[in-house]
Amino acid sequence: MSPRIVDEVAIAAREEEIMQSALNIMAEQGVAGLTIDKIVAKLPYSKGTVYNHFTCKEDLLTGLCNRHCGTLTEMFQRASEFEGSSREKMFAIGIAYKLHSLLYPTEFMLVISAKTPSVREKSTAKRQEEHLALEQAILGIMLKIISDGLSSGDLALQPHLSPAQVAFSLWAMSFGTIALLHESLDRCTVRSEMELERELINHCNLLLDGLQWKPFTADHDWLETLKRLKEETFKDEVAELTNRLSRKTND
Amino acid sequence: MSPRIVDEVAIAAREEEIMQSALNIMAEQGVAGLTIDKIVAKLPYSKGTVYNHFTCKEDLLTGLCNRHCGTLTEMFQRASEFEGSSREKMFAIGIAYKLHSLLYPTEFMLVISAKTPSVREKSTAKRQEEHLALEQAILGIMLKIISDGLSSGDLALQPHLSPAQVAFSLWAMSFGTIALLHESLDRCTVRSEMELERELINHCNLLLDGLQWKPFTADHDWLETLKRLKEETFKDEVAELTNRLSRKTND
DNA sequence: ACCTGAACACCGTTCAAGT
DNA sequence: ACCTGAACACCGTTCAAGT
Repeated sequence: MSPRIVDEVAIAAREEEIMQSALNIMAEQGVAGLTIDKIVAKLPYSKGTVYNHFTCKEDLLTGLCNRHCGTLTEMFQRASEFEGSSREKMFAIGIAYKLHSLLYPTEFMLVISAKTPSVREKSTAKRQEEHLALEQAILGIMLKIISDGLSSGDLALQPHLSPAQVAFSLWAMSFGTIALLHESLDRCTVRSEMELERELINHCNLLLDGLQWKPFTADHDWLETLKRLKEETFKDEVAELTNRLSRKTND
Repeated sequence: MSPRIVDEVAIAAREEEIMQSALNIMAEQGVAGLTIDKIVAKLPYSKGTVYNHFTCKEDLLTGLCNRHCGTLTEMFQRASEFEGSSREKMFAIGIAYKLHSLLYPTEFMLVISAKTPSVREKSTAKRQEEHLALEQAILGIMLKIISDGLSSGDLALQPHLSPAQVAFSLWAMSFGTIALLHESLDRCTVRSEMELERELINHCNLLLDGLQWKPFTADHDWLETLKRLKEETFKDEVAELTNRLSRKTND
């Protein structure tokens, strides 16, 4: 390993430290409570060093948003590998999105603020392009499932709808549902978590029924699919969430 | 009219001036560009007076969000009075939401930021309650249309869905679609090639088909309904938008 | 070359002084 | 009573000095 590569690794590690510190502060004090001083307070670096990694605060927020998209892509990938019909795989995408937003609530909110023009315009072109590439990867996973549905015959596209439009409809619906119910999530109770799950499943199934993606809601045991997803594909994530909730209850 | 009432009117008028000034600044410089100094720069009032109306900047943002919900309620009310089937009325709600978000883009973004905990927590209890009441009014209009659909037989609720859940599904879907497409309109992404109106109509129809709300997408001329909405119910709003667009093109 | 943190500019909020 | 705007505290960002 050349010194150059060692440096790059060290720099990447420090960038990760900075981002993790920022997330810790936001988890406690919200996005508005984040300051550069607080970020470096618990780190052996100075304010100036943060500005060697990120051109400004907004650039840091976009960086965190991208980091978040990366872990989401990983979970979507696993969802798409679920053993089942193409509609079950798309259903799994919705569940993955929900679990991810519960596991990383601060970061989910960040995606919303990172999309506002005031944040986006100040971010580096490099990080903005990175963000678009990550969005493409996420859409790509969904497009693959749609393609599976078309070739298996479970899905027949209505003439006015393209695969990209189908993917986007599911994304917009999931995003809207999670975003609107998120405000009740900071209480982090079992009840509000169940509410989000129930509504997201409802919305997902309504949209998939509307697309006439088989099997229809009434013709399949979706609770069984949900059970398998929770016990197999997303076992670790569900365990982590259960853990956090019981810790909260004990407080 | 007692002096007391004159005062109240004058105070309300000044509050409106402050809010309008804030909106003008945000339209030019974004939410992040808003400062109290800029708000009063073009008004015959001082910073301190703003703080007699709003306890803090966040309280002002919530106030603007509520003002926005008021005009949305008015447009939803007109949508619900559209001469047509219950499904057409619900379709009209989606169109009203879209037109409203295009007419008041700054304020639409505000709804998103006003829902974030950092803004909400700093706002007055009074304004927060006002916001909840406005949301109830908006949901109430949608519930009335759902009730019409049930009594006319065009809609039969699936056993696991309540009217409130149906209303929420349509709201979440519209919100997600508009939010995701809102800021990417000027960008070259997979998402930006899709026009907001077309996608919202698609999503609306997919969801209504999923709910099995008659007449189905294939059994009705929705472009004809859209035309009537634009030429009758929302004539003024469409004219205003066309006007703005041609002004932009001439620049 | 890279890091540091004092210094600067800016903005939300307050409050003593004015009417 | 209500309004004013100077003053204060805080925070993003810079850059001269240090290593």
